[in-house]
Amino acid sequence: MAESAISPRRNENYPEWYQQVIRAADLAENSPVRGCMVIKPWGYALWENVQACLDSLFKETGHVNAYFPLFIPLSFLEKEAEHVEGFAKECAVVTHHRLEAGPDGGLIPSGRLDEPLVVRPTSETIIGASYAKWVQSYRDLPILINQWANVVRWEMRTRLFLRTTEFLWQEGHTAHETRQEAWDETLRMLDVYRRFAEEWMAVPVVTGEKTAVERFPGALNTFSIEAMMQDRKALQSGTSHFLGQNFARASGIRFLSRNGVEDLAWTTSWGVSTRLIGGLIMVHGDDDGMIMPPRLSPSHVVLLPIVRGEKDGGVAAYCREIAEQLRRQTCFGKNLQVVIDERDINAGEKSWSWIKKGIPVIVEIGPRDLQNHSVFVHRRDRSRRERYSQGKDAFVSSMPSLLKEIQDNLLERAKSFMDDHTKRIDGKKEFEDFFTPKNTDKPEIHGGFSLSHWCGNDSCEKEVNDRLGVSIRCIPLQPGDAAPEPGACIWCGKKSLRRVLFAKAY
RNA sequence: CGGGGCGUAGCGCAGCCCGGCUAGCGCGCUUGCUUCGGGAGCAAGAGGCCGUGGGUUCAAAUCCCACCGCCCCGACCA
Repeated sequence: MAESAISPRRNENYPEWYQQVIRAADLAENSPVRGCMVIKPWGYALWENVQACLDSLFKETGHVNAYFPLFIPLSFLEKEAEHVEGFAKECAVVTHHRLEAGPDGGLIPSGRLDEPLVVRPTSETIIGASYAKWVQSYRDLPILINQWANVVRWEMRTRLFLRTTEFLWQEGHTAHETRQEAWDETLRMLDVYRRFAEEWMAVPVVTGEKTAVERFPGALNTFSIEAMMQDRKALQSGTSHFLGQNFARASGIRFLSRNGVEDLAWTTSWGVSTRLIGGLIMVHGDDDGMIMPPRLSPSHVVLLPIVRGEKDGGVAAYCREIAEQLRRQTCFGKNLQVVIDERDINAGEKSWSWIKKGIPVIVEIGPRDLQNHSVFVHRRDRSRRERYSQGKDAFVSSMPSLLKEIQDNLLERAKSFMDDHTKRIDGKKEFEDFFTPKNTDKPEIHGGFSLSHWCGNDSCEKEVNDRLGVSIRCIPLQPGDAAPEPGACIWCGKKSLRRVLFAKAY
C-alpha cells in the first residue's frame, strides 16, 4: 500500500493533518508575529478568487464597496453596551504615535495619544458614525455598503486560517428605512453565503439562527451557515446579523421619515473571512493534501512535461500547444487557468507537489503521448491509481465538463458525508454516547450533527456545552429540519417546539 | 490566565536522567557522475553562540534558577 503524502493521516490526528496540509500545499505559514499568518501565493490566489466571486454576488444584490479606517476611537466602541462587552477582551489598542531611541539603543514608544485607538475587531461603530452623517432623510436609505478589510481580534489560541489574530474578511453594513427591509436583507445575504458555499466552494451548509448565547454582541438576531468538517465538527463559516435599531441608536443614524417624524434606521451586518479557506481544506482535503474545488482553484490544470535527459523531442512545444487550446476553453464563465510546470526537478516529486496543492487536474505529457496525440490524466478528486490516457483533442474539449464534474462530485461527496453524520437524536443516553469518544486517551473522530429537541433555556444549552463540549450551532431554517414539531428537550425533558442543531464546533 | 509538553543545522529529530574527545542522524540544500513514464542512486561538500540571561563546576546541550518563545488541553472566539 502506497504511503500518503500527508502524515499523519486524517484519522490518526486530524488537527495535525490540517496543519500539515497547509504546509504541504504551500497555502500559508506562521509568521514571526504571534497568532498572525503569512498567506502564501497559492493560498492568497485562492482568497482572491473567493473575493472576486463574492464581490460579484454582492454587486448583483445591489451593494457597493467602500473603505473605512482601521482605527476606531475608543469612545466609539463604548457606545453600544453589549458590543463593548463582546469585544473588549480581544482588542489591540494603539496608545502612542511615535518611537524614540531608548537608553540601550532600542526604540521605545512615545507621544501618548489623548484618546487611544482600537484596531478594528469589526466596524459597526466607525461605519455607523459615517452613516449618521450621510443619512438625513428616508430618501438617503437604504445604504448598502461592503468593505474588504483586515481586522484584529486578540485571541488566546490561534490556528492558521481558522482563528488568527489578524484576518482578512468582508463586512457588509447596511442601513434601512424599515424593520422588514433590514430583516429581508439579513436573510438575503445569508442566502448569498449559502449559495457561495454550495455552488462555489462545494461545501454544503446548514443555515439557521443563532441562540441568544451565540449571538453577535449587540445584534437582535444572528444567522449563520454551518458546515461539517471531516472530523464531524461544525465550522461557522459565515454570519449575517439583524441589528435592529441598536447600532443606529448608538451611532445616531436618524432620518426624517415619510411621515415627517424622526426615526432610527434599521441596520444589518454580515461577513465571511479567510476562515472559509480553513473550511475548504477540512471539507475536501484528503491524505494526500489539499483538494481545490475547480470553481475557486487558482489554476485548473497543470501540464507536466516528461522529458528524457536534455532531449525534449518536441514535448515542450506539444505542451504549449495544449495549454493554448485549453486557455481558449471557458468553464464557469472564465477562461481556463493552465500552468506548465517546467521546473528542473524529479518528475515524481513535481507531480506530488501539485497533488498536495490540490489542483483539480494533473496532466503528464511525455514523448509517448506526443507520438499518440494523447495525454495522461489524473483527476485530483479520484485516487492516484485511476489515472488514464486520453486523446489530446478529446481531453481539451472535455475539460470544461470534467471540471464541472469534479465540482459536482466534491459537493456530492461532502453532502453525503454531512448527511451520513447528521442524526435525529431523541434519547439523552444516545445523545451523550454520540458525542463521547470511546477512547478518551486518544479521542477518535466521533459524533457529528445532532438534530435534537431543546426547551429554549440558556441553562440547558450551557450545561450541554459544559458536560459534552457540544453547542447549539443553530436553529435551522431549512424546511425539512426546521418544521415545528413538538417534542421533549434532549437535556431536561421539558416541552420543546422544534429541533435545533447540536455539534462540537471550531 | 490555569494544566501538560517542547525549544539542538532550512525542516523533522537523537543526545540531557548518569556533565567529559572535534555535538550527531534523516530529509532538504550545493557540486559532479549515473538514472530517467515518476516522490531516484552514488560520491564529495556547505550549514550549529544546543531559545536567552545568570549560577554550580577544572569542565555544561546535559545540573540549578529566572526569563522568552512555541505546541497541546481548558476558559474565550469568525
